[in-house]
Amino acid sequence: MPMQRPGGGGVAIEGSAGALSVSCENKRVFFEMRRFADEMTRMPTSCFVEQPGDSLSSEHEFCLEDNVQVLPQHATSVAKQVDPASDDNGSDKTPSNTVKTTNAVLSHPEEVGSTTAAITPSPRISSSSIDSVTEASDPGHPMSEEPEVNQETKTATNESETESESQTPMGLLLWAATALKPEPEPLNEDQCCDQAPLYHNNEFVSLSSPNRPDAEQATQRQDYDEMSNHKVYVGGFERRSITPQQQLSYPPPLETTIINGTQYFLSEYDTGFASSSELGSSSISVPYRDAMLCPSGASLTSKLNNTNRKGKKRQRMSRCGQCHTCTLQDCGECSHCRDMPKFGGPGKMKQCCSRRGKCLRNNAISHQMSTYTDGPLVLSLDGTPIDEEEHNTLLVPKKQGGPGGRKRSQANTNGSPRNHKVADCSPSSPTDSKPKKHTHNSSASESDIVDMSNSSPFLENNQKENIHSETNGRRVGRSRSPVLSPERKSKTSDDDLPGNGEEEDVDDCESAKSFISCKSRESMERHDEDNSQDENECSSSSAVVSTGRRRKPTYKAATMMDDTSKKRERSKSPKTTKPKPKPRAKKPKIVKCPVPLKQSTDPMFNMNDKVYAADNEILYVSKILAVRTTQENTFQYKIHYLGYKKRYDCWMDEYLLLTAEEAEEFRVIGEKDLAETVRDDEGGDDESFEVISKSPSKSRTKAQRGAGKPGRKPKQRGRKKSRNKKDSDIVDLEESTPEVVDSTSVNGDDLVPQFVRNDDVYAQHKQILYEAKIINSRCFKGKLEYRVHYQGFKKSSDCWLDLSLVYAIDYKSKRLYRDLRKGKR
DNA sequence: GCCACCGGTGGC
DNA sequence: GCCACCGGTGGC
Repeated sequence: MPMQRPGGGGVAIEGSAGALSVSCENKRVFFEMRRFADEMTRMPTSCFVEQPGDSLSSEHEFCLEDNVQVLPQHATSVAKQVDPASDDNGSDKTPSNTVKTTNAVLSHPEEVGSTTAAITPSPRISSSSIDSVTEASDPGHPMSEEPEVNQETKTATNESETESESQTPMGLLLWAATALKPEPEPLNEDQCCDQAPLYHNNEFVSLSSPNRPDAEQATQRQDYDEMSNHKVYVGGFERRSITPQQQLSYPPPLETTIINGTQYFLSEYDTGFASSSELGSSSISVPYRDAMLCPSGASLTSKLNNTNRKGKKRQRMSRCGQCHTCTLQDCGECSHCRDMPKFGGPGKMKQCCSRRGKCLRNNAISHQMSTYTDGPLVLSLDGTPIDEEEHNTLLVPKKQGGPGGRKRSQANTNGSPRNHKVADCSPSSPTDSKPKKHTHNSSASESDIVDMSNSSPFLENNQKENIHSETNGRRVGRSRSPVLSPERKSKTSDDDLPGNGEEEDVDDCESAKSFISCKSRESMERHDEDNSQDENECSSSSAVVSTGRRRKPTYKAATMMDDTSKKRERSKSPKTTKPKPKPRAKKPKIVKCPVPLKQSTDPMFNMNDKVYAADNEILYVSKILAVRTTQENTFQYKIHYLGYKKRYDCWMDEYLLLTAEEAEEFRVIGEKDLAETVRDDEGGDDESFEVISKSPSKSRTKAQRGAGKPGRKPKQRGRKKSRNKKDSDIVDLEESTPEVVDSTSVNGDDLVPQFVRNDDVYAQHKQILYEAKIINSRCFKGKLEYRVHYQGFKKSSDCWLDLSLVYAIDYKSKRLYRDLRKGKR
């Protein structure tokens, strides 16, 4: 197992990493720094001491000695620039960039006479113990922009503390404790740079500072006190200017390192003073290699440090038991449930129900920890109001009386009002019949993903235009056939239609077209409106827009509102058109609590739910990956377009997501509506929606698949006289309009013209598609047929083909064309 | 990248 | 000790 070099770039978060090393009497202490996405916050994730004479590549390469103690008053010198990346055996890939000199102070335990140790940031660099403190930083790191400490004047000065502090870009605070030793006495003021120690063992101080307005509140976040009897608390901080709001959102000290049974907690401070510290004598001189003995299959560093490969501590989070997902019952049908012993499974997988997914609160915390933005925390409680106190103690489940860890599954006989939808859409659909397979891959609906793979949700322009063509701002759309497949017809029962039975979501929308338009318009307007209100606000869902793959909505004003729209108006959330949401807003908001204090609604969808994501009037089958809330108490969902690559994943507002029922309703009504429109010859301003289903063959008739080119609508409708009525209702194109084959008059709904003369199509012949051209059409025995000319073949090969054998050339048929010729199908 | 599986944790 | 299941790994 290769050893991970302290200070290496392996812990890089968001593409950057840093390292800081402190040399102390021939021993160098490495602090592995993790940089958060905001490029401002950095947190040490590991601390190692290099033994004198040890080779960096030896097994004793990095160990942490208990003798190393660092106290400010013993600090000596500072800041010899050392670039870890260029060290011997430097496996570190951290770019060796600007190396900032840093003031720090260290001392030996003998000098301190206790088990405490601290490396503190202090401008009072004295000279004896510390040799150098080095930081390797990225060029773009904010630290690089801070006032330089004159390298020539690294000698510590006890002068103006404030001045020096302001020049101290980086400091460290090391805290150690073991239960084998009594609680250490806090360092006195002399030991702590003339400042009384404020923090003690087991105290979470990452956000606190006596000179911070929010110090008291922040210090409430104390916990993780029960990690073990062997405790070492290591913290580090950067000196920089941050706002109280930023401080509030700083991460708790979740980073830990365990070496030889001693657990190190790492946190970040923004303090300019030292703190009490302790270093247990029983700690630490264990080479990494010993970690190989760890029984788990986790990585070496993971097992040794209880961290993952990125240096992040494995902080197991238990279910809150209160959020929406936690209150759901096991479906008993998903693969995870079937594996559970209580459902008769072998218990190998040991996973929670797929339908329930992860705890929303834990997700929120994880999300916050990973990104650490100034934006809202991701908290979603199942209708449980989150008061400020609870929020502040959110990360402190035990001590602060928080909800605590995992609760046993709570019965939820009532279930969510949307449970039925969840059940319908969940991967654990009863249709899933494949054992030992994840249901979201095996359910019947999910199996349609394959079809989805034929297209991208973000088509190329020409392809996009094949679907939707816009003329003068009016969306013409592909002509649709009123023909519904039997199953679709069955779903087109009156009960499903607006005004006939269930009208809850389409009361004010007379059609699916208008319905979805309402949704879309509303959402788009929200986007626009929100953009104008605050472009710097939370921008996650804006990924939809910000990806640049979506066209700007052209809607000007909403004209209709339905119940759903009203209901979802609460989902109003800020948007931004920025391509990528910046993890940290430039303008910190003056809000005390960035978390919505009350969550008025439940999330509409659960993890892994199948939803239909509206994108530019096209619905895509998607899966919910994560849920979060916005500052406006609305939910946003990270969705994955099924069948598409992950890079298309994005956050979307709730109102942009439709349930299967809604999508089906839209589709059915939309088709019907459009068909009627076509028959009425008033379809000029149609806004047809296309539901990109995973099973187009089921949801769309072949006539629809073979729909004519978009943007070319029949110019003339109505009954056409057939020149040769005797001869089987042939509709001669010459007799019809010059461009349009019109056979609707012949057989009604089933004969909506799809192609016009000279249309390029694919014509199927013996399981092979050929490029062909429409030359005529007819209604033969009640079926619409086209006479096609195979491109490159003699006229003698021209033939009449059923509509089902004629395909409009689009991305789907192209794929089919290619696949058939390759024998893939 | 998905998924089956596993070690281990934390609550009860 | 049991149970639920988190966090992670490795195979495919």
